[in-house]
Amino acid sequence: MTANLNTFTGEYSYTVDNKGRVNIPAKFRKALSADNEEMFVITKGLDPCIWVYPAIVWKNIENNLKNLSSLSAINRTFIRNTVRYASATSYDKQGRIQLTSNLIDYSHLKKKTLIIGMVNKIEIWNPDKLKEIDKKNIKIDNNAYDDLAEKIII
Amino acid sequence: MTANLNTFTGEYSYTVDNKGRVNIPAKFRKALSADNEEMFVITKGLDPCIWVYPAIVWKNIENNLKNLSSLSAINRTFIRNTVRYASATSYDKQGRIQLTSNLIDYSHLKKKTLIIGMVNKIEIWNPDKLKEIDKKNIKIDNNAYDDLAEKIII
DNA sequence: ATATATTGTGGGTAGTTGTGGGTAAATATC
DNA sequence: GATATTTACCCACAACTACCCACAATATAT
Repeated sequence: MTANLNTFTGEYSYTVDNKGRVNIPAKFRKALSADNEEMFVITKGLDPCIWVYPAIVWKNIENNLKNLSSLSAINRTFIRNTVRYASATSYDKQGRIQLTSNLIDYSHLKKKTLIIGMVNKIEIWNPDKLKEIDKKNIKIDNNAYDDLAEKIII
Repeated sequence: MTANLNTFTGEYSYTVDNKGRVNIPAKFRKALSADNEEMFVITKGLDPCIWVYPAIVWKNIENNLKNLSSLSAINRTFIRNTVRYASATSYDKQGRIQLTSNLIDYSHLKKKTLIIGMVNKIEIWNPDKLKEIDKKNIKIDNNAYDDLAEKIII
């Protein structure tokens, strides 16, 4: 059960099998709207993890990118790093998607994975890697964080 | 009976059964507006307890999160930490919701629970844990209360 | 005071889900 | 062109979950 279509929350533990397949949590599959046609786009995350977008959400991003000027360095970097590694896959009868070895390497995936709903996308992590990042993030600017919290959570 | 829709007050004792289910007090169920479709979103509280939001309150939070760009590392961390432990559940025919083992561990829930109305959300506590926290909080600065008094009239 | 409905708690069962592996088609290699 | 290697699709099965019913206790109505 999910609150919104194409919206993902929660954390799930799964395994990558030796063929490089991971399960998409059943809850996430159910959250997909019909026009996704069971398709996802996987790509490099900005953190060391894999980002998984529902097909229509990704289309939307592509359209936005088309309208962005390439004069901006950030735009160019985002396009280069993110779009470059994007590939579309639909999940098999068991609900798994096939990852590419590129992305598995990039996110240091071994056997165990943590799959995290990130509202409009999904992240696939090596649990140990995420712990590392979490530790670092404890030291992030608390003021910025509190500002966000005040705006978003009432 | 409650004064407002989607507003919760009062304290109730229930048990978590061995399948990890807890009853939502009948009064709270009745306080839910129809557009929630009998759904709640459970997530980690800032105290060691479980927070339970009516679905439409949570939807609002989700929509705010959707507007945060993932190009910012702080945004990513904030989104991750906010939704990571959140999952939507509707209550069953008996009025119970299914908790996740993550949240049960986090809030140290055993068998007995205290369910507390917190105006726009609900808290689920291990009664012993709450006592501990209450003891600590007795010592909070009275000045803090005075600050609040300027914002809220009781 | 008695009957009726609601509520809280427990458990059973059928269907779903996660994980592994197998087989055949497609692609690449020699 | 024959053989090896990868990829896509299929099946199997254990574990789990959602859904259902039962029933005692409490509350509400008559």
